Amino acid sequence: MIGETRAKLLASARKAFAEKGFAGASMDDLTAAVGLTRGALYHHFGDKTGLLAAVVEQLDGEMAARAAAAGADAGEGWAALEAQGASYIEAALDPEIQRIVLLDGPAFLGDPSLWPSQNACLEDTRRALGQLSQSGIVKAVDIDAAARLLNGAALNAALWVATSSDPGAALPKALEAFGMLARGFLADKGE
Amino acid sequence: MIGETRAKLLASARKAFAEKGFAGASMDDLTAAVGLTRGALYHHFGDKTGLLAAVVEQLDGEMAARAAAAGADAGEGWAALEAQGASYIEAALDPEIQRIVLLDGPAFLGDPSLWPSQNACLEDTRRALGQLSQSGIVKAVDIDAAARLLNGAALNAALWVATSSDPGAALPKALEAFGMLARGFLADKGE
DNA sequence: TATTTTACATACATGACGTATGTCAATGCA
DNA sequence: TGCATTGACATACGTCATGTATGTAAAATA
Repeated sequence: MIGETRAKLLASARKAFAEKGFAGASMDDLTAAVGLTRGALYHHFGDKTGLLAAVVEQLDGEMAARAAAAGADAGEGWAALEAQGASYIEAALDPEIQRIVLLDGPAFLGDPSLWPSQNACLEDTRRALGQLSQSGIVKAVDIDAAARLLNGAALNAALWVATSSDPGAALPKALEAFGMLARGFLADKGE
Repeated sequence: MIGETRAKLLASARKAFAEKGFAGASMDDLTAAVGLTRGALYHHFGDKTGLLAAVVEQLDGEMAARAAAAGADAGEGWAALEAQGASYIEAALDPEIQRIVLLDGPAFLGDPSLWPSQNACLEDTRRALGQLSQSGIVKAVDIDAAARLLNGAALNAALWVATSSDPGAALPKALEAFGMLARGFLADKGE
């Protein structure tokens, strides 16, 4: 199958980056783990950051798909936006996502809004907010800014939960606080 | 004066980390820039991440001091919290802060809440929120979670402003959006 | 069939980090 | 005063990781 080598490298890199971090992962090791050498890696991804970008894009896509599904389950309007945020928080509890997308990604690829993958999660939040704004459900506010802040809050919620001593207890608290914050954008109080 | 070498290394590292990032900065280069060698660096800071931790602590302290001053200027209560957040956003526009504290810090030192410096900014937000909660100005919510989300939103606001094509125009939008979000914690709508 | 491109492997050059060791001055102590 | 110890660095070395240059076999193409 075409792309098999690429897929193997991607999977191995994903694992290595998650376990040792981007800086700590050796290209020799992660290629050898799937029976290849760095030659294959440079051929397919150009350099080490190119590999990171590909891994990030994959993870980002998975997160966005999950969030979209959660949003659809929640129906229309405001509930969908909150469900999407909650899904984002829960996804970010995955150590792979955390280390690769939330920590190493911004440090080595720069600000997420500038990623080639465009950060699908951010884009979805922006879209959802834009629709709610047009229907007057959320106040007049710069949509780009609002989406960015919401996502930032969600990301930090996840990091907080993950590093807390009792993540199981922390998660509902984080979700509650996130909901309150988000409702700051509501045009009228929807309690 | 005692600590002069340490101060020189700290200043040089701060500059090098800001310009080339933590991973890209060479210890040989940044020590040579102030007429020293890596020997001095290892003697004072243990290893490269120890140096980063020291630089982060310095920057974090400066941010916290600025935010505290801004909060004091704004008086008491809710206004002080918003002023503190705004000050945090503006400070984070500094490329040094952005690269070292917001991007490389979390990637190489781990989650900010676990830093030895304790992240003074986060601690101040927590304290301010705690007082507002006791006086009934903010709703009942987990204070740790709320502080974390607020700070995360502020951080992302700053990153968004910094990477926007027109930061001058973006800053007021970010501040407005941040204010709305924060007011989600208000017990009654304070418009 | 000849040629070009793809898909890797291999070898090499460069540079970075950490550690082990050496030096010299300051300080404590007898 | 003389000696031992510690602090504050510099120097040399080993290891390892990245990137590049080169080689090669298979596949596609003409």
